[in-house]
Amino acid sequence: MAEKSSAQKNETPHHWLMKSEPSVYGIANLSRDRHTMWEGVRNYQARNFMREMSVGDRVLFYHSNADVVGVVGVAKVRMAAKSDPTQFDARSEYFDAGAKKDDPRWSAVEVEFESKFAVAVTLDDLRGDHALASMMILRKGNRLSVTPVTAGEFAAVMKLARSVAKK
DNA sequence: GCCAACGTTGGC
DNA sequence: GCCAACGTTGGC
Repeated sequence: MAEKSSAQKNETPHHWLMKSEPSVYGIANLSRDRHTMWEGVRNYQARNFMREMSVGDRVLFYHSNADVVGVVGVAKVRMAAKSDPTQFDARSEYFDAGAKKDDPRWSAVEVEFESKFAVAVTLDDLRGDHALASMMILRKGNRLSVTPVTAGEFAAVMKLARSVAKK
């Protein structure tokens, strides 16, 4: 019998944060497409986090290199990590000549749109919340595009989203 | 556009 | 295995 995934083992779902540049693929794109393959991650730590994702895990969608930098909505993991096809596509900017078909180097998950915040939770908002003091994205020098978020951090960001919407 | 803080590469 | 050089990320 195949090994059960963590979701099937009834573990508490995990939470994540994924960065994207809105000029490349933003929350508006995901809202329109409804779901997308998260291709092109070429960092081993970020890849390993994606491999830990289970279907149903919720994801904070973060805009980097943007006019408004911060969390702009929520996505959900629709399909667990599988081989990222772009690593074998010579025409793709993500092509990796060193990747082997029988042992893919890079993975991708599929995410689906859940919601777009009425008002973005900005980086300043995040920094101003003590509940987020140890959030990975706020650590100096952190550049990972995929990071785990604790359940408490996730809830704190959702609370911030409600409070900034009321201002 | 600047630049600090990374991660990766490759010579040794 | 070390580490300088290089490329990239991402806030500002």
